[in-house]
Amino acid sequence: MFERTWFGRDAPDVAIALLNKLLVVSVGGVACSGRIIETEAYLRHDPASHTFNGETQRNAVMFGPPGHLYVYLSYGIHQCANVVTGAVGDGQAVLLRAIEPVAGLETMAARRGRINRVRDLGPAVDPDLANGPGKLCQALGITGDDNGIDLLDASGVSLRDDGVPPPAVPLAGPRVGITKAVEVPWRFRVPRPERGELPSPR
DNA sequence: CATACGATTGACT
DNA sequence: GTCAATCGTATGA
Repeated sequence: MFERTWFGRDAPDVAIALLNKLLVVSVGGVACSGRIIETEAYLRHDPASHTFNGETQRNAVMFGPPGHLYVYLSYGIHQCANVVTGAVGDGQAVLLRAIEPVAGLETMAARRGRINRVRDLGPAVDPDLANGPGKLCQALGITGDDNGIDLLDASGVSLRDDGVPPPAVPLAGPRVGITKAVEVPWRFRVPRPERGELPSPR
């Protein structure tokens, strides 16, 4: 469904192309999935990127072949998942920032410690289940052990295209939580008009 | 060896 | 709105 070359483009292109794709994680025969609705692009000579100062042990996966998963520990607490893009040696990736849960909602709620919330509201409408890079990894069960895995293998974490195209005009804006290159508009979202998000960049 | 700093989140005022 | 938690990584002595 996805080929290696699909990930070989520059991170901002892949970041947009990944919108509305399904992220599927199978662990122990249980599959959880969600639709990717928010991403961020990080390039090699990008002051906000982990690869800005060259290759290290931590960011080595980002310099490897595209289509692999780069997972890092954020603030000593949270895991964040990225898709490696570009050519070997480029040092680029797309941070997966938010998904809309699709399958395995009970499992995700349990991992997030939000079972009570789900019991009260129903599993489909907990807004805080996976609306952030750390929450997404916790909900799907992605950990540092998944760092470097190939998304094209049938190895736990994979992507699926169920026919929903990326938005014609994604919502673009500054990336979140960074202190350098704060004005670069490489954060992309699926617009949700019902929430007042109009499909136009700032 | 020492230390400063996060591509975040959740709890609290 | 503010702020602490928590630890791997990078950097410099």
